[in-house]
Amino acid sequence: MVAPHASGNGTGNRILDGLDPADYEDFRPHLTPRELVLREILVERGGRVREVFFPTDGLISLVSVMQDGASVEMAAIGREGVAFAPAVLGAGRTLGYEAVTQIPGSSLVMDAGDFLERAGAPGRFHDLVERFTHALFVMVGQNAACNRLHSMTERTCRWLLLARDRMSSDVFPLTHEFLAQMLGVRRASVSEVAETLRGEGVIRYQRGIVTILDRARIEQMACECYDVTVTAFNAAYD
Amino acid sequence: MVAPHASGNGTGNRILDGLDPADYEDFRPHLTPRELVLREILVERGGRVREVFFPTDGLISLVSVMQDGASVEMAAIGREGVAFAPAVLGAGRTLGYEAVTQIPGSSLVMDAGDFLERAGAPGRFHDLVERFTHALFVMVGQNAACNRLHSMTERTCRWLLLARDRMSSDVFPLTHEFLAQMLGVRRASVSEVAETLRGEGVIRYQRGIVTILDRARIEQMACECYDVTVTAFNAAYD
DNA sequence: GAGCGTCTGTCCGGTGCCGTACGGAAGGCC
DNA sequence: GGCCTTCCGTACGGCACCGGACAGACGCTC
Repeated sequence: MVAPHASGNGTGNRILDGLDPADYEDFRPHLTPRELVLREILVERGGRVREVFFPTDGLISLVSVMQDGASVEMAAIGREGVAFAPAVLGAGRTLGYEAVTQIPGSSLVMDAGDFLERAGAPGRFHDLVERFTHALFVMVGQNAACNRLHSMTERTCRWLLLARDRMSSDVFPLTHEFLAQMLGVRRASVSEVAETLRGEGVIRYQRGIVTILDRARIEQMACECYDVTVTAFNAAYD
Repeated sequence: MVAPHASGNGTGNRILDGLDPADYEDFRPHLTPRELVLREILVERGGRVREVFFPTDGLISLVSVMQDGASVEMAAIGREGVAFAPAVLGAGRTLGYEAVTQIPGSSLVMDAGDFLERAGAPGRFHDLVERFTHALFVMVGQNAACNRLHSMTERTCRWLLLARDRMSSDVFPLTHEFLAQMLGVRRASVSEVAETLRGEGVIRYQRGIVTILDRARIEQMACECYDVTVTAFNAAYD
């Protein structure tokens, strides 16, 4: 489970709240609140990245998309991090993946140039961004292995837990179709697993809305990849 | 295909050769040549990273390892990059993955502290490292999707091409067992696919040594993930 | 050149997920 | 209240890959 984050600067985003209040004053004028609208594509595949997002609620998915439209989630970013940091520091484009709002919420947005200026200079912010980036790297790598080695049920549980950890509620919007695109499987496969989970009483489903009923059981049913990912993010902010 | 790299400082590593000769003078005393010995574990899973590696030949694999010993390759790093950059800039540990020499060769090694000092400061080196890191990120993400969506034959071909691109020869050591661990499949599955490829005359096999015979055909048989990865690395150094 | 460890070829039953498809239910809209 | 879109439950044949196993082949060592 993601440890509760310090409420340092009261933004709700773990990176921004990790800054010294004095330093944060320099950031504030460059941060604009923006709603994360469900299933909005923030940057299309290969698109130029003009802004970075510090979620304070909700989830942003990075999704690898193939030419035939098939897709698989690489990683998801919530209030513990920042979306598009490696892209802005790198080629300035997403290259092979798109970013989409997975769970609606809100975020603070910063111009890519302003971000580059601050993340490129030595200091606390630079360190926080680099630490988060490595955790994200671990998450994507674990995901790669998980996709190869673990069953749909295990991966579904892992996904639900990671989503839940970043939300403020046990209830959030999620269609089978969307989850299928994240897991890289058929919609029908998700329906089958979801039905099993519902039968066991660990989740409830209602037309695009999922409710986590028994978090502990879901942890038992998830693969070890969940723990690895959580550990990575905790290590990033120790 | 990875474009031939500038021979700037004559090291054979694309990042180091991308530095201004004047800047490189500062690096030279901190770089120590080191052989990459076949299947040597450079850093174990979760281990502290004390050095970064700039390969000039050979390949370093980052491998996600599960508790039961099952493993899948996250990414491979050759002379186009540097191994452990995100880890050193981040938590200082690998967290969930190990690094192993996949193809023997040589590299230039730099102390993690010396690297941190130089990569943390604004400048050409910082930019090169960040650009490479993003390409690596794209590679891992593409791998995650590939593992879910594509057949063993496609993935085997992709792997062979990426290995070949970083080698100076069409012939290199590779056992079925090792490739199975990289692809996250059974050794027997690799043998079956390898047999098919041999039958088509595109590779030759001889007790742990593979020879690429028909590169063009292998490209046709590989999935699009190969192209995405190559594009990502080229974009990093444009 | 005999012996041994490593590497490879092959086989067989099993299964998890695929591709496809169809019907029904829930809820928004007018 | 009726319609229409979206979402979900289920079914069925098919196949890629699995787990496990065994034997043969190569090449190094002594």
